[in-house]
Amino acid sequence: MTGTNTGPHPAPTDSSRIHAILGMVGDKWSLLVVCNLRHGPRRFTELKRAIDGVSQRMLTVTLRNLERQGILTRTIHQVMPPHVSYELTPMGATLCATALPMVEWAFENSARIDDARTKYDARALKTG
Amino acid sequence: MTGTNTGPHPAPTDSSRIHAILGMVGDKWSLLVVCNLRHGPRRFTELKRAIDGVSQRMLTVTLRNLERQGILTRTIHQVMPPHVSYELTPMGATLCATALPMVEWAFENSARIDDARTKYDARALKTG
DNA sequence: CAGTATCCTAAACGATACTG
DNA sequence: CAGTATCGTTTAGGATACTG
Repeated sequence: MTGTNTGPHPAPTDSSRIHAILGMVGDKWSLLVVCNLRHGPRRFTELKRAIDGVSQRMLTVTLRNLERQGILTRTIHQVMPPHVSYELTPMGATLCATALPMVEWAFENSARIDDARTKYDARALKTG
Repeated sequence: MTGTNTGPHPAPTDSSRIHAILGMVGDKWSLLVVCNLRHGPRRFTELKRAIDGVSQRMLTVTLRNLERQGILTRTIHQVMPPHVSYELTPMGATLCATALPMVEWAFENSARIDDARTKYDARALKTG
């Protein structure tokens, strides 16, 4: 993983670095945005519609953040009516490739997780 | 992705569901914990040492949460001195398999991201 | 060793209103 | 259309002290 750490587990310093990066690009809205750009550029309103539940503010914040980290580009088209499109950079495309399996995992396992949580809570009630 | 959605993008309802699941198991500490259990069971203090920067409280909270979602099991060993070990469930192992590439991506791209951020901020200063 | 409990601050987030 | 600005609430999370 590190290129220098040959042991079975990451060295301590790796964790803080990884943690920082995951904090920048690995939050839930960011992964959903990145996955929604996998087929090419999309406009603000398209993303807003596609990512159900995201507020206008959070979508703006997330897009600015991803642009800042070099994950996507923002292009203003001076046509009538004017509009803005977002597109993955090459680095963003590689993130998309690794993020998609995670998103698919989340979808495929949602029922199993709901189930586990219900059981855990029921057991916690009895135990106290 | 959904099994029923054949379009190029996920249906609106998928997003909220995926968002919820990612919020439960996809946060940064959770992914690091899961990855640190990939070679088998580990004890609380081992994880604390391995995941540099995590507070005792956050590690406890994260572990309880992952146990609740059925990602890992918690086992109390009544030996002297007594200790507790954590181990991935089969579902946890599949999460680990999809999370590892993301964590590796984060590590491999940290320099590139730092770079992009620096450039963005420099440009933002000039533009205002 | 492996936690729990409490306090407290900073960040995330939603709602709403306004704009080029 | 694609935002920005402001406000108020909720949540995350660190520090610290204590425990079976």
